[in-house]
Amino acid sequence: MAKITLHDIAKICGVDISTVSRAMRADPRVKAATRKRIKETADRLNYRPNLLARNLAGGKSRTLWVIMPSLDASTDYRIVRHASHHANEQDYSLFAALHDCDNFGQLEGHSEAHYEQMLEQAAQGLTDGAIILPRRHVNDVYMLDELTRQNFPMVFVDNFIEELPVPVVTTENRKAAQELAQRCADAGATSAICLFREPNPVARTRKDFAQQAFQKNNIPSINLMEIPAHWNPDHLTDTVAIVGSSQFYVHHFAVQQAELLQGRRLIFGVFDEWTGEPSPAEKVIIAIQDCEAIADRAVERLIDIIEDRPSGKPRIEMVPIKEFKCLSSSFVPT
Amino acid sequence: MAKITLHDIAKICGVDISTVSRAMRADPRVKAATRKRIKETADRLNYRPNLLARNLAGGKSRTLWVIMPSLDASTDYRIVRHASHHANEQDYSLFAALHDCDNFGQLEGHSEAHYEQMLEQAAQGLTDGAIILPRRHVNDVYMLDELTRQNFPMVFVDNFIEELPVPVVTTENRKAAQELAQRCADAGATSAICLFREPNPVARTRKDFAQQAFQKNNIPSINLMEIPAHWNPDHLTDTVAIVGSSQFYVHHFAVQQAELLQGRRLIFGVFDEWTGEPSPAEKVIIAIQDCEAIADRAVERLIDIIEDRPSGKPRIEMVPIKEFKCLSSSFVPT
DNA sequence: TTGTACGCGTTATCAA
DNA sequence: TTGATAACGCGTACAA
Repeated sequence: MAKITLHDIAKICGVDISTVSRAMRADPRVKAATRKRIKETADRLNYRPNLLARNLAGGKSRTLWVIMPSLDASTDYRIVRHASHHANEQDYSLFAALHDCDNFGQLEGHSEAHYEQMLEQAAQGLTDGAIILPRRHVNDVYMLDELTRQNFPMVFVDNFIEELPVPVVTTENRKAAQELAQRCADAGATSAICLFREPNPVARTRKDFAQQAFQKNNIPSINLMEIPAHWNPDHLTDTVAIVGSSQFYVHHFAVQQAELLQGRRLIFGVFDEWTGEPSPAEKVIIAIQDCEAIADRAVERLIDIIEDRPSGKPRIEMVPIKEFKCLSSSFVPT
Repeated sequence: MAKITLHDIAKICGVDISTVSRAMRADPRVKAATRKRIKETADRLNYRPNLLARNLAGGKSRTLWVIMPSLDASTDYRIVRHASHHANEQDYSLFAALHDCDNFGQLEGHSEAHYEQMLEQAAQGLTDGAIILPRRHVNDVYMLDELTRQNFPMVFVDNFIEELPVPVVTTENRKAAQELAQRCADAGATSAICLFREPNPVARTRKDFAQQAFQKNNIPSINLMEIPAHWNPDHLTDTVAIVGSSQFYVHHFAVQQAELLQGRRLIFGVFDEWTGEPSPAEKVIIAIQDCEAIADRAVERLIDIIEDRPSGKPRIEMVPIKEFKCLSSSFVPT
């Protein structure tokens, strides 16, 4: 049994195809009796409208994409999740397209092609617009400037690319980084290591403002990803703060430098989440971004562009941090 | 500047639209000179084929979906990631559609509708087939049996629904659970708590075979999610294994029961991943599922169905565990 | 090697 | 209230 079309139903009901089309979409100008008859046979035959055809005729797909490198950070997932909900509320469907092309700068040609193909497809009518989470370890200008030139509806989320005139929704990273550092200071840290080295504007902002806050508290801080050869451990005091953008970086660094850090009191400061016990830190301070708000704003902004509504908002929209959490161990050390 | 179509190019080059169509797809039966001329003007005008139209004409979209409740488990993400790659290699594009509708059985009507709508759309031509990760806390039969009746191409991954005649790709959970328990025993556990209570066939299998392995080692075990009121802690020995499907369950349980577990040696056994330090456990044993293989097989299976190729495989395809890892602390307790 | 003509399944604009 | 017809943009037999 092949696919049922409007044509089939029209033939069976002895009416024109256009009448069926109207009946299916509850157009008021079709007699109640005929509508009922049509709906019933449609039901009986298990008719499903062909969205490809509908979209082609209408010139729109009412579909949004989130194009992103990966989903291993919880923020990424939470953004997709809320964006999906919010899109649905406005009768759009949202899909996540992963290109897996941000492995710390080590691109395989394969993924790169994958990414390019996605952007191509986006511009070819499969979606009305896209939320873009740019790569964090590579500058995406060359990938994306063609789309911007075509005026393809896009919004950057979380991270962004300064060179492109595309709207951005992100966190108020200056205040967030300041407060994260301040809370580490308040918790007793007397020296600090920052791990903000990714080549993107968000990491740079966080680094600058975290270090500024540490400085205000007379806490010596350095920004690095690994200990340099000529490192002098005297810079570290007995209570050291380690702050970074994610648990991954901070935990990884701590494990690498276990020997150096052993015996000192540690305070970790991270963004978004900490899974498991705070160990080896005494406490972990977590700046939780407001992914719900970010996602909602991004979707609204994108739909405004698609539907050609002017939004009087600034190009870069900043969302305050949702909350700070402090995690201590539930277990007394034995 | 509106969208460029084949029509525009044809008019400019003074040829028929069908010639342009052929030239664009490198059809050999078009003179090199004309092809070059056409390609050049296409380039110059920044022509992009309209995929909606192409798909409608062809009756296929060469698009796959992964329909899933969420992405917070690392397996989910790894599956999407590899499935996406593997689909690309066969010239399909893959998208993740999240319905966020598996919150421990507490469904909001909102999400439920979201989910239903996705399945609708899948059946309406937007995709050629779907990889389904069924909900783990709710039986999905009523959602999915209509699609199966329509012979919509689907494959279940990881989890599945016994009642539906849909191909399944999952882990060899019997052996995996047995070995996980065995390794906990080898590590010195003398009593055990299992946390496999989700209403799905995978959790049930894991429970049965983990408990069986404990029993073989004369280790008393119980299966629960929370301590019952009349619980007798004497069942617990000084070294207790806690095994479950994810870090979330195991860590959550341990924190809840910190008082009870305090002072005992703990060994955790989980599937897929453990983030952060093993604390409060002495060691964590991790059964890592082979998501790459699972994803690849699922994609192949799905494409076989779509392209109507018979695959002589059993309905339920089981993939062995990738590896077992054992995690101990990098830090000496102070 | 190129052009003609029709189909894909819908929607929309007329006219009846 | 309904029907005829032309888009939507592309693919493809078939004819030239």
